[in-house]
Amino acid sequence: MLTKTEERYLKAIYKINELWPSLVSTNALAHKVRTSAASVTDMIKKLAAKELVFYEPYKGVRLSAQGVAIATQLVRKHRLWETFLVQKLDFEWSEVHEIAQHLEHIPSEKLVQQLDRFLDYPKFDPHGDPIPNAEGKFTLREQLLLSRLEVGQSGTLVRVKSQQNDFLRHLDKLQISMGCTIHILERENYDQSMLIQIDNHHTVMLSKQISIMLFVRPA
Amino acid sequence: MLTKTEERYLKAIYKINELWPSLVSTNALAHKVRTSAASVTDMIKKLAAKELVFYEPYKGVRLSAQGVAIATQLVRKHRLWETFLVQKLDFEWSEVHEIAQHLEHIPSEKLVQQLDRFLDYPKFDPHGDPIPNAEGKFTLREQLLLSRLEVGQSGTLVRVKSQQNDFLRHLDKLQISMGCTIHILERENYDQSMLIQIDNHHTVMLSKQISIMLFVRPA
DNA sequence: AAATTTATTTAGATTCATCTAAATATTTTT
DNA sequence: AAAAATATTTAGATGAATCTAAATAAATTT
Repeated sequence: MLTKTEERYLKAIYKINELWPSLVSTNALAHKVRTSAASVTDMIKKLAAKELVFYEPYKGVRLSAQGVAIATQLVRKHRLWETFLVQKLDFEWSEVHEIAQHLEHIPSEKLVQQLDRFLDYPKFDPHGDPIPNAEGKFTLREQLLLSRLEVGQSGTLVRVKSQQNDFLRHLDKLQISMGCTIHILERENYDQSMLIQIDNHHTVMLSKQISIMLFVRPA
Repeated sequence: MLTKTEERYLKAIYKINELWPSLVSTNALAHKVRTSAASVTDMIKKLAAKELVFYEPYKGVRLSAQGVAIATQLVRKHRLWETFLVQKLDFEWSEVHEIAQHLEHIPSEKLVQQLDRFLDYPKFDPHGDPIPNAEGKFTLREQLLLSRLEVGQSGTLVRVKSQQNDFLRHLDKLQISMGCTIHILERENYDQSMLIQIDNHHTVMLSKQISIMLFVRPA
C-alpha cells in the first residue's frame, strides 16, 4: 500500500513526463510537488526501492510499468471526481481541481468503478482532459492550440491546458466555455494577440498567453 | 487546521461519550482508535492545548464546545457520504462505513453542503443514524430496542446499533432490512432469544445478542 | 490499611515527510 | 579547458504519530 505522498509523486512524474517526454529532473519534480529538491531525492529513492520508478542519480527518474499503471489510475480517479463535482454537485470548473486532489487518494477499487458507472462512463472531464478507463486506456481527440488557427478559421473549444483557478475564472469572465465556437477575426503581428468572436456573438481580444492554453477542434 | 488523526480522536471521544455520558478514559479511547494508551495521552495533550478537549490527568477527557462542533460535522459528513454511497452508487449498507471513514476527512465546506443538497437533505443514513444538519442539529426518532418488545407486539426497524460488516451481512442473510416490520411470536426465557416474523412473511430465531442491536419504532 | 492489580503517564526510540546547509556532480559560459 | 553557474545529493535536524518499556497513580482485593 502506498502513502498519499508517494501517490502524489508518482502522478507528478507522470504529468511532467506527459508534457516533456524524457527523464524527469529532480528540480522539475520539486517544483511540481512544491517541496525541496532534497526531499524529492529521498522520495525518489523510496519509489525506486519499490520498483515504481527507474532512477539514475544526477540524471533523472522515469516511471516503471507499474508506476505508470498507478499514476494512470490516479488520473482516472481525479478526472472522474472532477466530473462528478461539476455534473452532479453543481461546482464550477474552476473549483474542482483542489477537492479532486484529495478525493483521488480515497482507496477503493469499487468506489471508482461505481462512480464511473454513475456518471455513465464519461470520456472527458470538465476541462476536456481524457478520462482513462478501468484498464488505463483513453481516447485522444483531434485537437489544436487555438494560437495555431489562421485568421478566418473557426474551432470548438475542447480542452484547457491549465486548471488554475484564476485562469478558468478569467475564461468565465470572457464567456469562453467548453464546447463554444471560436472564430478568429484578426491577429496582431507584434504580440500575437487575436481578436476572436465567441459563439457567433460577442467579440474579445485574446492575448497570446491565453491562446496557447486553449485546445480547439477545427471546424 | 486539524490533521486527519486529530479529527479521528475528536470523533472517537464524541462517539464514546454518546454511549457513556461521562469522562472518556484513555483506555477506552485507545481501544476505539486502535492505538496504545501512551499515544492517546500524547494526542489528548495536543488537543487540550488547542482547547478542543478538557483534560484531567488520570481522570479522563471530554470535548469542549468547539470540539463537539467539529466532531458533529465529522459525523454529518460521514453519514452523508454513507447515504450517497448506498443511494447513488448502489453500495450495500455493510460496505460503506470504511469508505466513509476516509471521505469524512475531505476538507471542503461547500462539498458537504452540495452533497447534502444533492441527496435532498436526508435526515437519516442507511443504518438509521440521524444526520446532523449544517448547524449540527439532528432529529431524534422514537426508538426502542427490539429486545424490549413483548410477545405479540410489532415494530418497524429504524436503526441498527453496529456498522460491523459481518453483523450487517448476517442481517441481510436473515432478510432483515431497514424499514421492515418485525413481529414477536415467542420468547425463550432461558436465553432471551426470540422467534420473530419479518414483513408478515418468513419466520426466524433471533439471539438476544442480535435483538439488542436493533432499534424499532413500535407499531 | 496493606498488597495487588489495573490504568495512565513518562521516557526514549522509530518511521514518514519534510527542512536547511554543505558537499558534490553536471552544465554552461568564457 | 578552466571557471562559473546550476542542479543534485548527502548530512543532520524537525515535527507528527506512533511504539515499547518503565514509572507512577488509582482502584480493587485481601
